[in-house]
Amino acid sequence: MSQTASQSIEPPADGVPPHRYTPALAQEIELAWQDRWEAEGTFHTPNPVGRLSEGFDRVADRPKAFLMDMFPYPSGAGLHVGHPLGYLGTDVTSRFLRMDGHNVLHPMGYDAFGLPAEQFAVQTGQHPRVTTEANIAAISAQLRRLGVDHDTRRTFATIDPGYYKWTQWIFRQVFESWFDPETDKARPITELVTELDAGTREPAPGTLPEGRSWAQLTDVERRRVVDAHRLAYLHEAPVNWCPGLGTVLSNEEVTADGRSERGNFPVFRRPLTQWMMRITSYAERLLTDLDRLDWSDSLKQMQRNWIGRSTGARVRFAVAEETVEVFTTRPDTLFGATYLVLAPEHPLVGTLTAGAWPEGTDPRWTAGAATPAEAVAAYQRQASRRSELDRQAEGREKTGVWLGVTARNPLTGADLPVFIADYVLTGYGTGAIMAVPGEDARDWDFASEFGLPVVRTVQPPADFDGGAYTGTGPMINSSNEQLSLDGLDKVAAIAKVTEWLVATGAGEATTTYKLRDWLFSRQRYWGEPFPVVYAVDGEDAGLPVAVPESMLPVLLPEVDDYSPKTFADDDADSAPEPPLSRATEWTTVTLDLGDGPREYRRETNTMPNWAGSCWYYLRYLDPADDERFVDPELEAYWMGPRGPGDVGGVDLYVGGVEHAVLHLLYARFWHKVLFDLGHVSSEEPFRRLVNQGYISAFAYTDARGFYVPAAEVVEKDGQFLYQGEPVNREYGKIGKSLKNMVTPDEMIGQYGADTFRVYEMSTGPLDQSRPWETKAVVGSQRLLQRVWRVVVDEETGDVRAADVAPDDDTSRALHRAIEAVRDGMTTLRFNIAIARITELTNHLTSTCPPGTPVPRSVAESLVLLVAPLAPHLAEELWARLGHDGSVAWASFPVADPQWLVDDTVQVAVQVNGKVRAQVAVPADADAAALEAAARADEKVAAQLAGKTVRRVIAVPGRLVNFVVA
RNA sequence: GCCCCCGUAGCCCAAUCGGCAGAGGCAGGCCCCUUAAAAGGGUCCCGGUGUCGGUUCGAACCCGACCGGGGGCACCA
Repeated sequence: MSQTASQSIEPPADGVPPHRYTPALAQEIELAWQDRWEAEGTFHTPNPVGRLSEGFDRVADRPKAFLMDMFPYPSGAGLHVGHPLGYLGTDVTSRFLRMDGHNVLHPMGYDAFGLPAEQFAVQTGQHPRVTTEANIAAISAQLRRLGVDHDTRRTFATIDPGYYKWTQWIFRQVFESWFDPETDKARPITELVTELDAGTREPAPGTLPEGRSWAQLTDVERRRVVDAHRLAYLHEAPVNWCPGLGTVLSNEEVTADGRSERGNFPVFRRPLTQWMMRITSYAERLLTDLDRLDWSDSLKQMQRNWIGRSTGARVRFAVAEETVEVFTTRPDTLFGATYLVLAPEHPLVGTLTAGAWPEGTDPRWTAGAATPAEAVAAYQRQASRRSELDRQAEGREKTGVWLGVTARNPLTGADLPVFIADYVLTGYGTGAIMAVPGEDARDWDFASEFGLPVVRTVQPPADFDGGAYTGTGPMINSSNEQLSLDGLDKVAAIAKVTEWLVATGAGEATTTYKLRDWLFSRQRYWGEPFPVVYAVDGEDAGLPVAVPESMLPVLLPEVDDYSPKTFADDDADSAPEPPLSRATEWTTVTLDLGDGPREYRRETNTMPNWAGSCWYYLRYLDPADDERFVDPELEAYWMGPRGPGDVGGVDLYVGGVEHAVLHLLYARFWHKVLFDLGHVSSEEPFRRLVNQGYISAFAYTDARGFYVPAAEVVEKDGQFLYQGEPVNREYGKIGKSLKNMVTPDEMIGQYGADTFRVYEMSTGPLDQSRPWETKAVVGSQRLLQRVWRVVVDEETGDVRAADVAPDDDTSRALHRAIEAVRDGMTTLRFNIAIARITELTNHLTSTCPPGTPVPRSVAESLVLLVAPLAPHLAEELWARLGHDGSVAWASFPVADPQWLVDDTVQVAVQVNGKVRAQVAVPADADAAALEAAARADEKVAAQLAGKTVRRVIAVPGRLVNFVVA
């Protein structure tokens, strides 16, 4: 039965036709259809198997399409008009693909662990779950009012124990794995133990106690060796400690100026034992697989930069009894290396430091200290206490101290003083460099400061004005009895010196990455607890043990105080203290993990909020599955590769570019681990990714520089006035602080959701940023009114569609619109789709004036074309046209090619590139026919008279160009 | 400093393979409807594609340099 929604509505104001599509009618229609969609489960997507498989036979022969938005963090601030842009983009695509014969999965969820809810809880004493759930309800209502087609049965939040149970389960998988460099993939840790026991594999370098073999180790010692191989491991290292937030942060969460991405507090380097994830093992795969993804170039570039692959060589220098290994991208400049620099935290610093300064040591090298040890200790202390911010503020002036020892340059035999300096970073390369001041600007600065020699090994151009020369040129000063690089270019010199390094055992070619392992511990309450305990007593005390799968989830305990201990922003000496450590009855637990009941201490850190977003796309496939994190059959159906070599993954993922090196890198990493372990069939989580643009808005300041309410500013003769006074216009983010907030609720109240949707989609391609302009929304309202008027008589309310054949012009207009709308939908350029719909509507408005019938086939096609964009209006019109089912499941029109070509076309005739005439020719006219038709035109003939035609270019269907002398 | 993206009408944006610069919307002018206003309908207006040079029969599109805007990275050896 057809249901229509307009019966109960108030009559419109005087003079307005009684059946006009007014905002009030739009509201009525929208609310009615939203209720009906929910009641009928219109957007329930059937799975091929399992709990959600009812109705699958209806879609079994359809190709699948899995579309997603980056799920929102349910903040209390609510949505402004910028937020829905991406959600609407996936919604329009989802509705289009469903109508075009796909089985479409378009779910939504909530990323609900995280700082703001916890900070709010600290202020109010209310449990973060309470505020978070209230915010989720509010956003969910806003989304429903927009008319999006989410399958709400699949909605969940990352704070649901039924979800974070599996987040913990995945952590276990990562913990119980190691990365096998030979196969370049993750494998179960049990296989490592088997190979070590069998002697078929050696432990990774640096993991064995000095001078011992695996066979000689005790069980506890072996545990430590194995733990050092895990993909999730405890590690003591300098970390980003943020006293203002009371937690440590990952590198990705620290901004370039050394502050926290959230809250903008200073961050300090501080050694701490923390959970790390070995993402660096995947650096190469994360890099090369970018080429297999349908992502924007800029986003791929950002990930490439972050991974930061560089190729070069490792070179070993003898220093006293020790060997210092450096990394360099310029091994060709080895003849120019005049000193070495280690990072202040380099492990060999203590061993290498000499007992006393030699006679006559340059005072600049000692920092005024009596002994090298004192100088080193003071410098290390200073380096560790300085925040990244301080380092920037000091203008990168080079500082450092000499260790009192020298290394030997393997090529020149020269003695190279060995320094520590904070311009060399621990954790990148080997944490040590050979300094070549002639060809490196930083080394040049340091050498100038410390009076160190400079040897140029690349010939600078004649007009070079000094300093480090980093350009190209022939090698100079680079030969001895063993090796000559002189005259070679950079590439040849690198090849030759690398060969020599390998031959003499002094080094080898290598690759390094800027990417660091992922710091995975947070000292917060509102996050997933680690499924990890530590034995309290016994030889294995303090070693981590994963909580068995059967004991998951490890529930977040209730506590009285949610706050982490925070400190003064600049208190570099403070140390983190997790809130869970105060939940004493929770932290200590007696468990039987196979060797009888023992007392254990729980891990009291929590996971970063990226954990929940690392795999949520998989959980949409069945969020209620209590047996496994995802059913492999569902994963294969929705995510699996389409063929050999295909990476698989979500078919369209839309979200903000701000996650380029956070969420998007972490999720790829986890997905690859799950792939290696055989839990998923897809190699990548997100096949196609689009960053939606941002919506900004104008803001206005008065003479004092204060923001005034943007909504009350009027434009007059190019001037902007607020209460009669001129104001200054700026362009910026939408928000309360700029007093330019506009909410979707206001726009929906004023125009209806369909108008709001069409407006947002009409202002540009999805990935383009654009300004918000409230006064322009009326254009979309007018379009929908005209669409309505084409189908419904405004005076009588009768449907105007009649079974008459459209004329040829109308058929051409229709089929061209269909073709263009399909193209716009596929390429996410909804602005073009809307423009073509507008053209078709305008055509129908003028050819079928009020009171005349509209060809039914055309009216129905128009309704189908607008259905993805303005779904409520389309449902209403579809029903009034006599259809029972939802238009969401009707077939999207297909253009008939016969109407896409004209019988005759107008082609331009150019003479020497200037258009001189238009001639009409049959559409299929070939070049010769075109030329003949052009020559037959009088204007052309006049232009050509008395001239020599040297060349004729005729492009069928386009133009003819005569090139004359 | 290095890398990436983008400059078309007052504004937002189109333009298939290099082929007549203009689809759509906003704003503005005029007309119709209307007692009037609003709403609605119709119609018109405005730029030669940031600048300079090159390739080409032909350039918004390709190449080079520059200018302007946005973004990413940055003591990464």
